[in-house]
Amino acid sequence: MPTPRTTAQRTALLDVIGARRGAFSALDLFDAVRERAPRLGLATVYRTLDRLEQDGVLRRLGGSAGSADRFVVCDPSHHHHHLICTGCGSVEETELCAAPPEGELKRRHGFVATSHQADVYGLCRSCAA
Amino acid sequence: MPTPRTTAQRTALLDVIGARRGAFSALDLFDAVRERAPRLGLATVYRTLDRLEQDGVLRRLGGSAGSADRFVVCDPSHHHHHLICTGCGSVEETELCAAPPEGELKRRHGFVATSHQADVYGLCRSCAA
DNA sequence: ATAACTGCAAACGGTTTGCAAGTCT
DNA sequence: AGACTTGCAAACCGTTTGCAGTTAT
Repeated sequence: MPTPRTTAQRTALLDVIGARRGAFSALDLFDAVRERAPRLGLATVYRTLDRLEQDGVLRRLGGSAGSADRFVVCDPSHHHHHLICTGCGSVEETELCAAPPEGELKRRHGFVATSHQADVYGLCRSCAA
Repeated sequence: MPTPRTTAQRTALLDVIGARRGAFSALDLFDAVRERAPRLGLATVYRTLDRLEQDGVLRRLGGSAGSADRFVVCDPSHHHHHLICTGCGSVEETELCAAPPEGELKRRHGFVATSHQADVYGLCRSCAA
């Protein structure tokens, strides 16, 4: 895994991603970055997103097949979950953990948990009004 | 929403689904049912799965785009979560639930939770050995 | 009779890939 | 120079849809 190179496309992508607050799809990103880099190809967006996901910078929120994957900027250094607003699609993080405790899972089910995905759906502050 | 009709295809599908223990994809189901109903179309499988999901009989475990959705037989009458084995693909249910208390979410994030989805990945009892 | 269901094939949307050309180091 | 990156277009995969024919009620 080589060190990423500093290309115009990569810079533009990182720039736009850094300015995002909520979740976005590859196409969202494509459209946004294209305004400043019209020749950007969609494939490059996907390749960059994959890489950022591997690096732990982004987290992929997989939806059902047929709908596009979405990504959120994600600090992997602390454990957190996502609050996904069904009204406006925004995503925020919370430190409150929504997963069954590992010890209890082991005891009652013999199940050794390695990771969990606990996303909470509902309405964010603005949409709740 | 009309009452479903009793057709040969539907019967065969329900039959195979009922005998399943773990999670399965539409294609898994298609292959299995085809052995007894060779003329079955894949579209019918999808249409039936959609319907069963709406009826709460199945739950769809969405993967990332590009990979197929999988389904599990699901009793919607009681709250539960899934323990998904990354070794053998089996899925079991647990009643253990540690969802963040709604009051806390409301207070700290202004977020009104309506539902949550907490799937835990890891190794089941047999695979852990 | 008629509303629902089916198979087929074609369309679809999102994502990935092969490749020749271009670019960072 | 040489490895990496890019754009483009075509391929890919799972899923959905239009439609004409069939079937349960």
